Amino acid sequence: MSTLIEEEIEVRKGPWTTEEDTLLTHYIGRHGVGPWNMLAKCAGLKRSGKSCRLRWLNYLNPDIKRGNLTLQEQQLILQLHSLWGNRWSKIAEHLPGRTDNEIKNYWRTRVQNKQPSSSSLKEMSSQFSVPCQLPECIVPSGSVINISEQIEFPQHETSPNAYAHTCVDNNNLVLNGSYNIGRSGQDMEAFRLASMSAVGEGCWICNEMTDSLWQCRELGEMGN
DNA sequence: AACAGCTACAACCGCAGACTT
DNA sequence: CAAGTCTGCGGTTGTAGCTGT
Repeated sequence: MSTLIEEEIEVRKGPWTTEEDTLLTHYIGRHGVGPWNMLAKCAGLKRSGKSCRLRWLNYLNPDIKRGNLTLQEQQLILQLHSLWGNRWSKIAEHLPGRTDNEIKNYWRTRVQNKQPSSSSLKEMSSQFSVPCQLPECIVPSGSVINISEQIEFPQHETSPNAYAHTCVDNNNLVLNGSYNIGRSGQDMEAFRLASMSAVGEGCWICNEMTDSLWQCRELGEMGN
């Protein structure tokens, strides 16, 4: 018999053992996922419900895809991050078999460290007014990811002549010249009109931003 | 071979919102 | 309606393994 305090002390932390993994997997296999705190106790695990949930969702769940992210997945992450920022769980919804933790780790280790911070990107986008054209990148032809069909966002048709380039402003993304997608449709439209009035129709961005746009060209070449 | 630095990933923490009592 | 609990999310940290010197 143990007191509450003793039980709290007994809560294990740190890396999971294979025995713990087995216990959790077998329990969920028999009973399914339920209230995690109760599940942890019933499964005989000296872990918090939170820890069990994380272990299952990020590691033990058989639906999880193993191995490196594919090029398309990487591109999708970049695009979705442009749309939503650090809303990893939302991004993960559009990458079946990938977890928010995995995407978050990918972003922090392989994308964020190789580019200026998003805030500096924002600063750059507001500071530089001399435009140059953004090379077509991020979504190579033939690997179009039709985000606009998957995600509910305010949509604004652009003129038929809009370029099929992709560019980033300080919170938003223009995809394929067909839709303006962003957290704020009005903001996006304002940005688009402002940029178009300044430099003509299309998407434009400064050299420095081009260089820093997540090595998107390199990313594109990886798939070739 | 030994060490340092780097990278990738698993796991924890704190917080906020939803839900229950 | 308030308090307590649970759940999920995003940020952060710890560490094992890899690579370069």
